[in-house]
Amino acid sequence: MSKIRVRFAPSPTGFLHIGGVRTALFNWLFARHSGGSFVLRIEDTDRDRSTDEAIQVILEGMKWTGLDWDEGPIRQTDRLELYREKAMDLFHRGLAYWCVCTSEELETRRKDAQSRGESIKYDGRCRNRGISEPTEQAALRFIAPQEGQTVVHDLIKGDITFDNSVLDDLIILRSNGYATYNFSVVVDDGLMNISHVIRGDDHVNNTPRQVPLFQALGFSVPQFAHLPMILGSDKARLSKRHGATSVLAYQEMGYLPEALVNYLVRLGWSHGDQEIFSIKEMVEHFDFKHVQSSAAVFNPEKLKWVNAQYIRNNEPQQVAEALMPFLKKAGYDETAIAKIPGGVQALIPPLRERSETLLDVVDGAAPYLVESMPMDEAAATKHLTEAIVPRLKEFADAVEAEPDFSKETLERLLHGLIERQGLKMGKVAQPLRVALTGRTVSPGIYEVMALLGKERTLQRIRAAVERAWART
RNA sequence: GGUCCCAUCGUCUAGGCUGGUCUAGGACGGCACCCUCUCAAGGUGCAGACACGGGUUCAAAUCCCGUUGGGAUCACCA
Repeated sequence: MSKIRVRFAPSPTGFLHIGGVRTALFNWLFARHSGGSFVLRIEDTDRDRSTDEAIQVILEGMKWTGLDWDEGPIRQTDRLELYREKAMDLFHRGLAYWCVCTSEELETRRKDAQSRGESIKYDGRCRNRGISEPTEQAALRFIAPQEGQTVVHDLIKGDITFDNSVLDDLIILRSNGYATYNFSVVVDDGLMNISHVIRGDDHVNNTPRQVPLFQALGFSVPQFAHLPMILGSDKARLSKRHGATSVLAYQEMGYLPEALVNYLVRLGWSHGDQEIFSIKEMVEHFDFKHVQSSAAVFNPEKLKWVNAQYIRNNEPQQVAEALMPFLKKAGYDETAIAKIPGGVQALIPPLRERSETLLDVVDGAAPYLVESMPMDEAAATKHLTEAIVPRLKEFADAVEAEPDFSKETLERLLHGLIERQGLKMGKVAQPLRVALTGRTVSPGIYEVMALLGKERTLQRIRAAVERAWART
């Protein structure tokens, strides 16, 4: 049994798509599971649409998601000469021929055939012309078998049988001398000894066209595994219309790479009822037997839930590290962060229970990172009433007089106040919350005070008291 | 239109290969209740699916055929 080698072969014509990441992930998982190699190949033979920038974005996306490759990135544009040689080799062996039909002619013939309700495949008119040295623009076509059947053994879908009569004599070298996709893929997969071609099932119909090419070129035919598509909520192929589809967009929205990967692995693959997988577990359990053969709808709500699981369960330090760039981006510098007793890490435990993304954490952290926070006017009017404000002042005085600022002490002081005044906890905690954070929603009131520190806690209560009195 | 693929709760899925243990399990989302200083988190519970029709069989979500529905693909794009 030869070594397992797989590849991910994106074309750099845009950003790295969610669907692409899932394909890359399954390749990566299979390679890691079986101790094989994962090759990254950039299919940039479409020189009009491929950009270096897009290549960088792909590499960045791969790095962010943690899908590391063993070989590459290999660019097809570095191998153009190779494809040409292989194509000419086929020609010299009589397995390919020059075709001088222009694309315009082909186009009109296709239309005619279609309007007559006939097959729109190439009619093969240049097949027997025996052009050995084309004097005009010519493309090289591969002589596809027309008899019998081609059976593709797919690890996910089982055997798929195609009648060879549907096969086209496909162009392997364009008239501009460059190889086409279907040809360069086969040459590369063959030369790179790819043992398993794992790709989206939009390639199923390409497979019977490629198999004879592998054979003609003298390569052994790899095994195939065609992954089901990822759909949008309307069951149409996932696209921009369905919201973000670029991986890096998810990074920006505050998703953790391990969460995205976890969500994606469950889109089309399962291991019993398990939902949350560490990378190690995924690698250990991954197999094609449990890959779904039907398409899956991308569900942003569940992705959020998975992300929340990781935010809540990762080490606080780890979450804090991931959070830092977001805080910087939101405009908080070291001095702002230094205001919090305990630093960034202290923010994580109280805030993460109420956050699904890192952006939520940043938002929740706002009141503790600034000198004076914006006040929700409606909340102030409702909660900072004349009746309660003296109680807040009383509480502040008590806190100030106490040298200790621990939760236990604060709890004792607040409960003392409540009992003396015959109040309910909610009657005091909510105004306190508004005074301290400017909002009606926050972590527990003692956690808020801990994040603020004694100094700012007193300051804010006093400011709120002043404000309320000034208003009357 | 040709060819190919697919079909379990709204969504992701378990089960299907090796029919009975499935009056179909889990998760997201929804709803209700509990907990509670707000919001969450957490806990408990509820609603919710084998596309349809034929077979095969003592027995079918599971096997076979057909229908319907969805998707992919038919380029000198990848």
